[in-house]
Amino acid sequence: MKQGEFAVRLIDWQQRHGRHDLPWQVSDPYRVWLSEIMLQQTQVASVLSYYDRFLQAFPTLAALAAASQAEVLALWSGLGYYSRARNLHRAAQRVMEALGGRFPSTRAEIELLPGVGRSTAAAIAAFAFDRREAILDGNVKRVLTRVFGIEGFPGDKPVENRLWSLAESLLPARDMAAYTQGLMDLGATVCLRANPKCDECPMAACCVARAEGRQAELPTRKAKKAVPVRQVMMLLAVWQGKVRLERRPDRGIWGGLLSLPECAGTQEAETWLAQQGEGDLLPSWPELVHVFTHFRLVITPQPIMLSRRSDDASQEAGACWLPIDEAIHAGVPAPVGKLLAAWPAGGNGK
DNA sequence: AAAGCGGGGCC
DNA sequence: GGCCCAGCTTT
Repeated sequence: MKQGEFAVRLIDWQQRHGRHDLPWQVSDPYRVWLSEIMLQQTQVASVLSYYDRFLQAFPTLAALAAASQAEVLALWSGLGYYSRARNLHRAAQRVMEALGGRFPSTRAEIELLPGVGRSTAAAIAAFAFDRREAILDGNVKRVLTRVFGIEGFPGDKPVENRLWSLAESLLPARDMAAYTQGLMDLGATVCLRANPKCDECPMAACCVARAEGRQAELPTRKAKKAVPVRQVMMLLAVWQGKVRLERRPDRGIWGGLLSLPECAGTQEAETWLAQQGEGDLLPSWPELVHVFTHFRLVITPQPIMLSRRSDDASQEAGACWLPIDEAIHAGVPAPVGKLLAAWPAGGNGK
């Protein structure tokens, strides 16, 4: 696609098919700013009624600055992400006090306000001050990665930097409001995350993702981070054919189930044995890996043969000693059942 | 239930 | 300056 063609098509499309009745499509920076903050992580449909009510209560930046935080939060109630409201209020007071009530007009200055990052500042600068500044929110990232076939997770620094450069290189010489609104409209109404309406898209003819049928693969999703690994030693302590089980706490994994005693390693196992009585640690068994949705548990099974059990060892709350074949069926977690079944005499060779 | 989201906060 | 989080929604 030729340089400049993207903007020409987008502006033309915005004027024909974009949204034109949104109440914040004005040049008052206070109203633009308020809308951009409300629209962070919140969809247009939800924002509309809040926006009107908020402006009725605080028609100007001065009115907002003069309000109490409680009044501001009351009007934000239901929109969520309340730090946005607190930052908005603080920013209004700062503009009144430090800038004499004049809203800053460059992206760099706007960006200094609390709650305003680079993309939000650029949107305000473009809409309210007609500045040539590029926005790059989630919608725009989706549009750009698809149209230009940009690979890699857009949250990764190198990819994000490339997207910022691209976004800046696409800016038109004028019509910044229509252009910026066009990017937002396209992402929100046509270039949808799932089932994009490519037949309505002004970029369909030049869209890399469309040409390659890869709309579903772009933007590249965040790489699933490696599942965290937890290590635990499980004690298979056997005395007179009975194995030691303990009731797990109600909360957390395997809540309320009977399971084997756990410890961090051999040292602790020695200590545990000394408390329980006398006996020997046998060579530990091979590790057993159990996979949960949110982590991987690596179990080191540590068999212990008790030759003597101290008197108080059976009295502990939640602890019991069960014949191994009973223990297997006592409602233990799956990997524990597996371990018990592997005990040489376990299940009596069945 | 899993991913996505802009900015803030922490290192 | 880079990485992760808090808080909430959408898929």
